[in-house]
Amino acid sequence: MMAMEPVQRPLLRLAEAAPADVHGDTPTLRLFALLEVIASKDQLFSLQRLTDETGLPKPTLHRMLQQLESAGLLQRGPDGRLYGTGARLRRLAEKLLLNSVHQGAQHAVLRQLVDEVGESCNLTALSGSEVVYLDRVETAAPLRFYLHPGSRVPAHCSASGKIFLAQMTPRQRQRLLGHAPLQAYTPKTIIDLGGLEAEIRDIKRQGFALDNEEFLPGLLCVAVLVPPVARAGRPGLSNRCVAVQAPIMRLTATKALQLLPPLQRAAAALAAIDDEAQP
Amino acid sequence: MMAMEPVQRPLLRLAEAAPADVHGDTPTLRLFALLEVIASKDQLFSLQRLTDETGLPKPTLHRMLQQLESAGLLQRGPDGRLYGTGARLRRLAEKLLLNSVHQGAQHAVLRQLVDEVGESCNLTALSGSEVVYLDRVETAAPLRFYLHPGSRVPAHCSASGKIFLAQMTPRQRQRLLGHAPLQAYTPKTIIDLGGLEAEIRDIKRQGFALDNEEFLPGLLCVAVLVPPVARAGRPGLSNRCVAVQAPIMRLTATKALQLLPPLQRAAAALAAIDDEAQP
DNA sequence: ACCATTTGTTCCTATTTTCGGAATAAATCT
DNA sequence: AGATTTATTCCGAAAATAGGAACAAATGGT
Repeated sequence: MMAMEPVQRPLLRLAEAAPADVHGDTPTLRLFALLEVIASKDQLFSLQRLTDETGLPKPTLHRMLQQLESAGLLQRGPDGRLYGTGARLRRLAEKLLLNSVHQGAQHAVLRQLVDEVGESCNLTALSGSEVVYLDRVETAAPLRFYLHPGSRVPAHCSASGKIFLAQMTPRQRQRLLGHAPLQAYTPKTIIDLGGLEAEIRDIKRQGFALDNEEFLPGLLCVAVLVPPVARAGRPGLSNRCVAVQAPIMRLTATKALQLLPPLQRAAAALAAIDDEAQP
Repeated sequence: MMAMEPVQRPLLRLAEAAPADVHGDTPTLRLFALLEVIASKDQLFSLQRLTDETGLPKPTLHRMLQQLESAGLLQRGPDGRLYGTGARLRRLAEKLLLNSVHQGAQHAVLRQLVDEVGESCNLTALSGSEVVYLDRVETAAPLRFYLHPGSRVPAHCSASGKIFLAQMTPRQRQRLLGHAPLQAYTPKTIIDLGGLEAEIRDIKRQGFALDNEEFLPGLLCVAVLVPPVARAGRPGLSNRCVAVQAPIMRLTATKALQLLPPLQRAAAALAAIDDEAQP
């Protein structure tokens, strides 16, 4: 379940012994992490079981559950001891899914792309010097890298990240990357700023970026930009990428190039969705 | 510093002047109230719009949204200004619905329905442009389609999906389906948007939807909506369906119509279950 | 191009909340 | 009944929130 998590937060995260990671940076987020644990249960659960699974102190957990219960988000079973999801929470979940029309359209494009190319695809954005996975659709193939939405990857060693960097001026790149040395995740990671600049020139010329095992051994990735919305004449930078991602066993660099047309089509479709999102 | 008023916080939630009541008794709960406002939106929204709707001070709201965004629960649109729901939140919502089904009396209603009609039945919800099977009870008949809870089916070629679509405005449907071509799973799949609109008109008039081999050859399915809880006069949309499903060998379209009364009874029973948990 | 207006973001500290160890109560087992 | 496990209450220290006010950025109008 929580077995292999390749890299989630390389820096500023203490190694925790907690069985399930329920450690947000703020009480609120911690509470959502708790809800995620709860949501994965298909049976009523006891306070004790949750403390075991999350590693949180019992009084803390007790308070959280009580709070959620008194708000109608959780509900206690007939015996008064076990907890389950409350009607209010389920209703919230329903409304959420029903109304995420816009995001649903994005997801559909991604799904369509996965159907076409047969490999896992994802939608990413740049946040600081890291790339965030906004959404992801997995291939059906049994061998695959599981990287879930919300996880982060350094910009300098991911296809999406490099293509974001390629949009910037050298100054901006310098400011973003110049402070800490580029970390090497694999032997192929580019850790030399000069080398990265050269790579970026290629990317600009080609219009797509490759990550050939620069972040995870055995993982190859191709990314293209979602064209930016033409907002009042200003060109503007794009902050989203679509990317295909697969084990090198199935996807070599040359084969990856053949996936560019569908990728670009998906990118265009995503841009079209963004266009109509203004209320 | 000074002596405080002994009673500061009313025990009961009082009617507030704020346009939408976002006043929990604790920061956490206030945040859920905010999420409920957000969940009812089918478009991206701006900070300003939310402050208008909730009456919360702008810096406060800004902090909340920022927090949710950095956790991947919300995500910002491509222009970097508008917010929408994030993949992590949608995933949480799905897991929640999926796993909280067995807990309640809902499963029992479904089993009862299967006893009455003699065919496999399921409970579904819309997630994006796909229908998710929340729960399912199989018939005892040896010949059957096995579709387990958690599996997904495109909206445009399933009975449940089409009835969800029928609730939306044409604009919403367009947004949801307009960006990727409708995929044909069988010769009977409706892949033409115009044809789908016509079908949807029929569904609206009749109050139920049929899937006659549009997704899997040989599979017929009838679905009705679980009526939404009539919350303060406002009708509101539903995000749950009950459906019967059988091989055409045993269930023809005409025979399927005879199953509508028990289906509708089950739907009403399911609606009643969630009703009994409100103040 | 300019200024007016609206909208988004940052600052900051008084006020609330949370945190969680230790003690206590209730339930369950032997 | 006594032993053990599980749930709940207490409470001071530590952390997070709240939101007015100032500031910055984007947008609109002329």
